[in-house]
Amino acid sequence: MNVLDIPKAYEPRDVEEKWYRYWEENNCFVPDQAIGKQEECFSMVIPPPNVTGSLHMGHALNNTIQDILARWKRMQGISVLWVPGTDHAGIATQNVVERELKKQGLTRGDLGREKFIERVWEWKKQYGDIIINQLKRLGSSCDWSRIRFTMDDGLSKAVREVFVRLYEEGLIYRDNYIVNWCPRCHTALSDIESEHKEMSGHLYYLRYPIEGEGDSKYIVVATTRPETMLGDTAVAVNPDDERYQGLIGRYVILPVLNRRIPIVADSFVEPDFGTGAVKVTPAHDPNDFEIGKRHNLPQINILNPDATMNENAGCYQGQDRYDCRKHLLHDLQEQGLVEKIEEHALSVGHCYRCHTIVEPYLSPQWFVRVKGLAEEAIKAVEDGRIEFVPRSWEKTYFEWMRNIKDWCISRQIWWGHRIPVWYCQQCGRVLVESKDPVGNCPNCGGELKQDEDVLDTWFSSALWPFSTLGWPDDTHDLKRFYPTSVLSTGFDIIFFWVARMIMMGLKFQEDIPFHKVYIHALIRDAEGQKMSKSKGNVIDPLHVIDDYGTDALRFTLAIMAVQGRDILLSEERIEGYKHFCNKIWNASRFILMNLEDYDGLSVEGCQQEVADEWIVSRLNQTITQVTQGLESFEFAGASAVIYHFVWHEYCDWYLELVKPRLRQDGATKKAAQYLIATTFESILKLLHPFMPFITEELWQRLSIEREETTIMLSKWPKSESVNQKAIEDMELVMEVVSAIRNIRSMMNIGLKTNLPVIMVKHSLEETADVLKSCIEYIKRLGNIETIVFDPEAEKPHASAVVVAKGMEIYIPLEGLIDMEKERMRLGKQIEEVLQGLKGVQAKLNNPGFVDKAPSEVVDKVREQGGLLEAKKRSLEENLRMLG
RNA sequence: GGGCGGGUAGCUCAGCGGUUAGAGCACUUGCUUUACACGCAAGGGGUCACAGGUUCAAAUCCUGUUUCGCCCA
Repeated sequence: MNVLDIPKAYEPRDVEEKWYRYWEENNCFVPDQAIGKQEECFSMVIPPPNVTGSLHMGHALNNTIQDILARWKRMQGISVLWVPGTDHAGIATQNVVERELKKQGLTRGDLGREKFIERVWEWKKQYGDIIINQLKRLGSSCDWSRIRFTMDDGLSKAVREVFVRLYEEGLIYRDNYIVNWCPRCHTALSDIESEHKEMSGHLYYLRYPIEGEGDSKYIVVATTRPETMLGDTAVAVNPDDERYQGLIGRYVILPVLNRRIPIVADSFVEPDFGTGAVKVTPAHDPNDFEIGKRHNLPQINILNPDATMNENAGCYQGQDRYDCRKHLLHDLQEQGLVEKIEEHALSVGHCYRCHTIVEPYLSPQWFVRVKGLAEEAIKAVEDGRIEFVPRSWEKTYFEWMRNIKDWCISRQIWWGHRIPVWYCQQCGRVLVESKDPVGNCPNCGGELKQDEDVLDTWFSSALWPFSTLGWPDDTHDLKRFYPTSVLSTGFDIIFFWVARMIMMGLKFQEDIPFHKVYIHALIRDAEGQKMSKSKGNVIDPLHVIDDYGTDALRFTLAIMAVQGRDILLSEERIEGYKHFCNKIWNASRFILMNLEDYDGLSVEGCQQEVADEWIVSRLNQTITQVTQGLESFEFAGASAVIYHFVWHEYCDWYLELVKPRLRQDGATKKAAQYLIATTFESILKLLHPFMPFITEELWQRLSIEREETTIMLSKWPKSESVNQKAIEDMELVMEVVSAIRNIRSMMNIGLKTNLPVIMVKHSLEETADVLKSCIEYIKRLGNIETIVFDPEAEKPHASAVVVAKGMEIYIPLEGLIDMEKERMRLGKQIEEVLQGLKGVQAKLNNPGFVDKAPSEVVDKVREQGGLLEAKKRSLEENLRMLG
């Protein structure tokens, strides 16, 4: 392909598709593909997205981060395994399929369990890959040959194995307990699946007549959920509350139902809340449940699974919980049993899947006894075997783990891993088996029936780091890649997922599941709002990819991925980094144009100029900084460093400086070609983890000697020597050139206008030598014909002056100069120098500074002071000469 | 009520003990300079929320205040 056929702007679409296909077809994502591979391993498991999901910005960020790590490690010659997969997402998926059915006027009940599950599988087959393809568009270098699904056979086997073993060790048990019940999903939820939201409600003061006192005497209880009174089995007061001393042990008559219930004393009751007397509803409140147990109170369930009132609710049977509340209050008011109603703020649990208000509900459920598991998991983080990045999340983790309660793992839905427990219908024997029992009860020959419930989705997710590697089979992958190296995820699932993986990993592998947990930031919109479909403020990563390209999106996410702060994403920012892609594209276009007659061979020991030494040194520094940044998960720092180097040093200065040599012939040209080719290749490699597509495309076009066939598997650049002198020299040159350009700009002398001569009056031969060695650079970038060096030079009249490092550079501008502007310019510079000098003098006049600060710091300040002083004198002298 | 994080240029954010505090976008001026107008060059813009303190030295560390956000109860 002719270089001139290269489009003037980067067009991501075709490039992305082409190279992703190439990588997949050539198995580049599979471990051990690199030339000269090492034994060292780096492994990650993807946080499995829900099969119901489509890619959102959180996924885009998290997978960009993981892919940066994977690609970077792979280029270091390490064996990288990144295991992908999806999560069956029990409740969420069931809800989606139920919604589909509803469109056809059907419910899951109409289909029956078996047919319904078939429908979900069909749905999964049809839509479950959407997000996988979206991950591919993002460039994710997962090993797709190892893709897993939480409900596939292997993982289901792992789930059963874990359940059975935990049960046999007494760590899983079944109990009748108050759980969070979602009346819409018809299932129990674990504590963390109930999200508390502050709501404004009411506190109702109800009068319960005291038995044997007629209608005149009553005890007043306060409640936020008056309808639960139908399930009351006691009234409780604090044993030390003097107001109620005479009533403890007596009875009240529960209004409406006329049930006789006792007044009990329990120290849990806070005398300050409401009236100091509370109603006790053991079947519908976790605290009341405990009180009920202590006082042997009956538990009366008044709700159906859909939160309508059941047969225990008397005349309210069949009403919805809130209708019942309304009617009941009306009836109580008519009987004069409502003392007062106050405004009251309360925190109410909502289902994390459908946002319906959950109801505390007494039901038989399966639980994991987690205290002991949690203790081990705490230790693993305390002793540093697992490290959170940023560290501050460890505190959150400890806080939760130390107050952990047993984990309710049974769900009354159909989509999920069925609980591997069978009950004999005849003798009641309970069988807990990793394989479905064949035939009838081994005890009495009675019919066996499997538990109806399925497991919490997070139960299978907790096993993800080892179940995906083949456990419970003793696989090669498990030996080689467990524990995994890094887990990257959002802080919102530290409890749901991270903590549980740690517990299960330690329990079943006797080892941590990962060494490091990288907690990434939350993405919000430009106004700081959480992105949500209902707010309509989502930025769809796929639209962004269509509009700006994957690499621009990835680079934006990387450069904004700072620890400890949310990401406020705006499209303008992404557009800015699309321009960066374009800049790289065009730099490459220039380089390729100039490499057309290059044989691709190395030119060892070629003649190097200051600019070459400088750019190579700066490249080496950049390599070090990027590598260190990635090692410490500082994606923002690493990407910012490359951005600045590529654009503002390599393109702005180096490519401009190298141009004249590329127009020459012979060895000079060849040396220049070799340098731009090799430096640019290193740049592409440094950029590759962040921008995989454009870098592959350009790397492939670059004709250079190498054995690898893809940049993905090429070697990560190594930092070599840094020539500090070259860096300092070039800094001086750049300063002088910028100053000359500044004068041109001020005097409206365009760069096209050639300046015949400038004169350098220098006091130091060394400084002059630097400029002499770079004389062509200054002539070219300043468009100057001749530069004269003369220690005795006198300033020609009508000239502007540049003062730098003990030199005065005179620019004769006869007929071009505006004296007034020159005066202003010098005045402004003097002001700047004075400002700097003020700071320096303040330090040097401070005896404490000179005595106590490290001597190199003091020396540096002294040196700087000297330079500023000299500069000030020169500038003032020149200003005076202008008259 | 308890805990955590933030407040730096018009906007979005870096920097987190030692040169005159940086970037992107936006703004001003001048440029069709054979890589790039998705560009080049030059420039304007900041009492680093406030008040104390530690230190030779504070945007950076500590304390308090204020304000915004998140998590837990």
